[in-house]
Amino acid sequence: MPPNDPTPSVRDSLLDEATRRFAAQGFGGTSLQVIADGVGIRKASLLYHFPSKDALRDAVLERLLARWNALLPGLLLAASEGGAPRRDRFARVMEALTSFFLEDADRARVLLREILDRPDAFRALLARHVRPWIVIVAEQLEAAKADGAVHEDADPEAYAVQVLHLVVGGIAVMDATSALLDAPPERARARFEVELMRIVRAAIFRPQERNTKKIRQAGVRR
Amino acid sequence: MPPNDPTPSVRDSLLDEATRRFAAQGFGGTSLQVIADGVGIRKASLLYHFPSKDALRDAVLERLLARWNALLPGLLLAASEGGAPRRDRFARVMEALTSFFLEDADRARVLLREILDRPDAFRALLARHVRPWIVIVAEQLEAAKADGAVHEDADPEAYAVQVLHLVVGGIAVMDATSALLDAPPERARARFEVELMRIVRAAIFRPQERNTKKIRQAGVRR
DNA sequence: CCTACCGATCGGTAGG
DNA sequence: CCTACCGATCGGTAGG
Repeated sequence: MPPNDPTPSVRDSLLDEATRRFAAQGFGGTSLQVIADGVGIRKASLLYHFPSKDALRDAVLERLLARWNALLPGLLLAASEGGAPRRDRFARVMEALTSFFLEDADRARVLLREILDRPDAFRALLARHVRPWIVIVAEQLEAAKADGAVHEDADPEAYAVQVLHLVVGGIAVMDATSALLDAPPERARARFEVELMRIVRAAIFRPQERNTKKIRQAGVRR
Repeated sequence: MPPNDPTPSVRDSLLDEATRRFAAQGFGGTSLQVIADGVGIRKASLLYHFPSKDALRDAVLERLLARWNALLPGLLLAASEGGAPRRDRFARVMEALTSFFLEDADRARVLLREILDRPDAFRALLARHVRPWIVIVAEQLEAAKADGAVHEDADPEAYAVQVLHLVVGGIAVMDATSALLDAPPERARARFEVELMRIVRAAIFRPQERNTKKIRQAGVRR
């Protein structure tokens, strides 16, 4: 799959359009007709590429998860890089996570809707694609309790799940919730991101001592 | 409206059933037929009580927000109770918030779906029913920075919005995400709740001093 | 709250 | 990838 194919296949266009529509109006609220119209083909032609509406949904999810999985090796490396301080490693994983969904908020919306629409079906998918990450992160945080970097009363596994939801769900509904802030949309969004990272960090790491090095003035600016 | 009417009106039954269906399959994924079937009347009869599907949705949301608003006076009182320590007041507000949605997770699901389905329409609603609360909480937290109870680099307004999402969204998808924890469902749910409260607290309040006047360890902030 | 009915649209098929 | 078409279901109306 060349990432920058100048002439995307009809199949890819259909997946793009379906993703947008499913994200915006949901699976039940989207008809095959509007997806076909959006790509400029007949509905019957859509059903040539995907034998049913369910098959189309599966393909949308499959592609989304494939892109997510493509990110994992790099993430795993960043997370377990022995040299870097724990906080930096953690920040790098968090940044990769957030940027994946900020890059295209429809990814977050499709996943969130899937959880709501088919919680049972999604459980299996979560167990396969997400659980391993929860375990790795939780182990690292649990180990970090020993040298006092992490709050002792934290439940690292539950914490990791909450953070995941905070990022994915937060980005999915960001357009609406950022209106709750007394600031223009652009600024609201920025404050949202900064505060998200602050919460995530403050909730797990204990305050750092200042004497050794005077680095770390908070905030992962990019 | 008597709260414990032994024979609920058809109208109420329709609202109950619609809420359940909208929460589970979404507005677009729910037909008037299944709602009518669920209550044991004809679809045409449903349309006698609610002139259109849109009107039914509006009524579902209206009732939900009315119940939410009924909670507010007590909440406001708990939040501004001058005598109690700030942390206790905060905890009381948080508990009222979470218990409202834990009492019936469909409330959280309907709201979350509404944000996804109609972000623009929901913005106005958020501004009216939720913004005032954000402002009050944010003001209290901002003031609390002065006596060192709250992290100075926190953005109280953005924090309050994130917490709101953490609670509402978290409860909406709890069934699916609790499967990510290595524990039986009941236990997973409990850990979820406990860790949620810990995160919310640790993210905003600075660690409490153990003996009254020992303020050294954090050093001079900023 | 019912029976009876409407046009429009739904997901999907036949056949090329 | 198209034209042509299907039965089923959609939200909604008429009239009682």
